[in-house]
Amino acid sequence: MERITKQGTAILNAIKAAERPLLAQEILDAATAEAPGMGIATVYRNIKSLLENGLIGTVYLPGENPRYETSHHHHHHHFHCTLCDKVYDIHDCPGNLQQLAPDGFQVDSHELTLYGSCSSCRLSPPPP
Amino acid sequence: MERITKQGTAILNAIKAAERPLLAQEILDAATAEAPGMGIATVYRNIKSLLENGLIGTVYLPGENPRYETSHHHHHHHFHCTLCDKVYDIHDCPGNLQQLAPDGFQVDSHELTLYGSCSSCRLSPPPP
DNA sequence: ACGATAATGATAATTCATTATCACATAAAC
DNA sequence: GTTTATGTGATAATGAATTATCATTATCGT
Repeated sequence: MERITKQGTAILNAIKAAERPLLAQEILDAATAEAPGMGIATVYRNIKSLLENGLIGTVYLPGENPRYETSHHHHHHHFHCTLCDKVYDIHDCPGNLQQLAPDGFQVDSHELTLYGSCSSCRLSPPPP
Repeated sequence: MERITKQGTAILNAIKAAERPLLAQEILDAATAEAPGMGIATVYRNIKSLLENGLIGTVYLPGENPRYETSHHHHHHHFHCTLCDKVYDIHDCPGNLQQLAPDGFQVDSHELTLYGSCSSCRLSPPPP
């Protein structure tokens, strides 16, 4: 990925504009608005390249396919809206959780996912 | 799954004895000790039946295949040892996390995974 | 013990996300 | 503008987990 293409630009723009982690398919949907006709293979090719360059990072949530977001270098968590399935960043953190583990276990890191309804779904729930 | 078979018994015994969530392959490995020669298809068939009967539940961790454990009806979390890849139950919980979400978001539940080294790996680290 | 039929084992098939292929389009170096 | 090689789109192929198939085995009501 050394050349600048409208598809590659649209993909990075879509990820940056979202400000939340997106599935490969969500990236395709968003980037297609800027570069019509593009295919999912192009999304995967560009994701791979952006990951290698460190411009984006992978977000894994329980039981979900990977999502991608612009690289944050600070620790953060995620909120998964159970109504619209969008995932949002949460910048707060419960802090050290060593206390939760049994004696003899050492906690090095943690992942937290909150589930519930996001503010836009609370105002106008999507159709089921 | 209406009949009692030694494979089915071995599978349920293995899941109960583990006291931690197991991958399908881990269930096969453990149950094979009691019922030699059994195949992975039998494990999947029995898992499906045990899930339908509510005897076991599914545990999803970020980026991992599903694990299965005996049904706990209390809220709990998991500790994933990064050295041996075993997953343990954690019975403590940080409590209500509504405070972490932005205004307008409603938190209904949460999933927490702790990562680190378990007590047996701390005593004798496995080979890399 | 017998018979009906459910469960198993071996393996093929399926599913679904991701990656490879290849002809064609298009950046960008000249 | 030409040239050259990279990127794209369409689609086939792959990989890995799970499920289906089917001949055989084994459970359990009789």
